[in-house]
Amino acid sequence: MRIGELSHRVGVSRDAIRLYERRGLIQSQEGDAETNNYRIYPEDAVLTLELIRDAQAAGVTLADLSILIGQLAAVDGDDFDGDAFLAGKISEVEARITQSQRFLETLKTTRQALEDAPKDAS
Amino acid sequence: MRIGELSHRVGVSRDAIRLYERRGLIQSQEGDAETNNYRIYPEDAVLTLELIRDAQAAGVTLADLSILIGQLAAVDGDDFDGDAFLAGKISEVEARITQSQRFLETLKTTRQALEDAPKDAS
DNA sequence: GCAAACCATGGACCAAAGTCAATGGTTCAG
DNA sequence: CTGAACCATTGACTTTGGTCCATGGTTTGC
Repeated sequence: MRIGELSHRVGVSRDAIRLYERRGLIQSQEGDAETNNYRIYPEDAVLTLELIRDAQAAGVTLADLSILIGQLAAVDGDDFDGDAFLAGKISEVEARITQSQRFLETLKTTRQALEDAPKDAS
Repeated sequence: MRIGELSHRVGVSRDAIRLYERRGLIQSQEGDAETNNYRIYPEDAVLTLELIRDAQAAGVTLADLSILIGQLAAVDGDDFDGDAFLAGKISEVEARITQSQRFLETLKTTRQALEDAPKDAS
């Protein structure tokens, strides 16, 4: 599919998609005379973009993500000795989730407190 | 306490602390002749900095955080009608945790797959 | 009394992740 | 055949969250 459709389906801007591609996170067939010089993205680019979105929510940078995506793809390919990297990221993401949950509790407690003390309670 | 001790106790750089203060996230007594022109930070700045750390892990910006910290502080003070803001942030953080957990699963699955397929399995 | 270790302020600089604008090519509707 | 709607590439610009540097004032150890 072309970039417009991809962008529309995933809800990611064309510019962001192009950025990810330059950073090696997704691939596309380069356009030739046939396709009007328009790049063609494979169906699974949709999944990759969704993965990127989740990863970013988890605080992973694009640079790290490009390494990780390599590992995801290499799952049954080369022997890849980068398992330490993967383990490291898992720890980081777990830590971030813990912190996020702690913060979430604070927010909820606050909301509760605000509700219990209706406005104008002086 | 002075900024050096605070920085050391929480593990946040002095520069970052000063930045947070300029953004209104923490307060300090301005230094006078008495204190050698050194700012004095209250004990609870430690807690605030830890809160900031968690909030950032949860993907909350400093700008939003300064609003939220206002609410936390106002819990039993003014009537504050910004509850919608708080509710919005709660949703955002929940969404981000969900995404992070999804991504974490992907990472763990990958690790497992790499383990199951020991290197050199061609 | 002088270097080392603190502190303050201000401004320059940086990386990450995008967005925006300029320029130029294609195609389709009316 | 013209404008609207796509597409590509390049480079400038923006926001966030810092760090680094320069300059200058205190105070404590030796």
